[in-house]
Amino acid sequence: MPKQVDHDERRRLLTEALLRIASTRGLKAVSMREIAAEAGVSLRVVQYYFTDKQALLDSGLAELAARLDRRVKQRAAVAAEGLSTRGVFDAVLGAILPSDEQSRLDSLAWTAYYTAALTDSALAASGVTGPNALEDFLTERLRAAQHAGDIGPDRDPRTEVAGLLALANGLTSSVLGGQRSHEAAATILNYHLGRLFEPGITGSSPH
Amino acid sequence: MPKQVDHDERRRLLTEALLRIASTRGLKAVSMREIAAEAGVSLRVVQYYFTDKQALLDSGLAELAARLDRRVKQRAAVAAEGLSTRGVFDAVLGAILPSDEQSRLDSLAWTAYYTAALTDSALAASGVTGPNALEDFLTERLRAAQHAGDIGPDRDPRTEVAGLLALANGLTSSVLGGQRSHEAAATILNYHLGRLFEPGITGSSPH
DNA sequence: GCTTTTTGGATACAGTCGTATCCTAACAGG
DNA sequence: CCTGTTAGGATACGACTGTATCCAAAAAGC
Repeated sequence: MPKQVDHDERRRLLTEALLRIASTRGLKAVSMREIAAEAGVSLRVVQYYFTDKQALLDSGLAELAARLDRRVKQRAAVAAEGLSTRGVFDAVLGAILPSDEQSRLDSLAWTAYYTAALTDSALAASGVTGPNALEDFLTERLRAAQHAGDIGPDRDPRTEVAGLLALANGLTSSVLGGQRSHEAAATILNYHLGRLFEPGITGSSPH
Repeated sequence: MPKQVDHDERRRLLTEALLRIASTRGLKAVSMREIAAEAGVSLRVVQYYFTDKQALLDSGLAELAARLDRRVKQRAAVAAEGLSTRGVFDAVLGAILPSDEQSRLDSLAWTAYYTAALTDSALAASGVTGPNALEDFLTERLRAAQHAGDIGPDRDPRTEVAGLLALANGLTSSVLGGQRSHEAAATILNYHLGRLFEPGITGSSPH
């Protein structure tokens, strides 16, 4: 075989170029030629390593999903296994909000993909809008916490988790839109987590 | 003057055709020719009543904002002025969630616009991502309710409202994505509203 | 009835898009 | 050294984009 080229490496390079464009100029700005220019290669190279534009978009989505998953797991693993349920929720939900520039860019790209999938069946088939595995995981964790008495018995774990995830997504959207800073969003999120995990404070507290 | 044509009526027709395309096939499917076809007129007519494509998009956004505003106000006015604060929150936040087919289509179009504005400066200038007047209104209402003792003194009205609006937006997103039905979303929303307005239930309730 | 202005049909233009094709360097195996 | 495969440069095709232009019906004012 001549030339020895690492195909996976090449594809990774092109995929990252795609995500850079998608997150800064939107999915509508993503074209084969733009990707080539961003990656510093010729159009033919992009065609050579990806059969389709759709294959390219799929690759971008897969990379994005991998990044977000990595971020959540990394955050959740910062403190060891002995993490409290509150700690897990802090970490996981906190990882959803865009904090640094990179996670902001990734969230932008993710939003672009999600929105595109709402009206594009080809993207929708890629599972962007699929069920959230995180929701099940957090619900189980919260149920356990409820048995342990860490949260009130009148709470509904599934509803609480669904609400918290929707809240995190809504906050993310507002951060991306510039209506709120990351810090403001984190404050709101922590406020609600605090209410969930410290039900004693609620209502008529003796003073 | 010849022919007597109502320009505003014509523009409304074209704007609605635009929104129909945007909500079903996405903003990327919106082209001058597609709008013409959807409205049943020729390309020239579209050009005649709108100088630009940008003007067309601006008009679509304005119409969309007007519709959502109308929906919120209509819902809020269903019960008369004697509405409780809880009733106002139910109505206003409930109006955000896509309930029937039309509001679902409008939410889709709105999401498309919002996402486009995140990476398109021309759209961003149209104020899609501007500050939310609803937030201030609801915050004031909630503050008053707090003074009246309808919600706990330990609640922070601004944070609560910000959280509720973010929650409604996040829930809307999940409904559009098909992860949740409208009813499920409404249930989650009401659950949280119930917690806010009935703090007595929280924690150790006597039984 | 003629003119003038509005309304819109038909067509063209310069770009950009995804994709396909042709062809040539570059290098491994014989 | 020669051959055959791989990696990529150059170019082209047809479709579609927003915009511009040209011109013809239609009707109001004179």
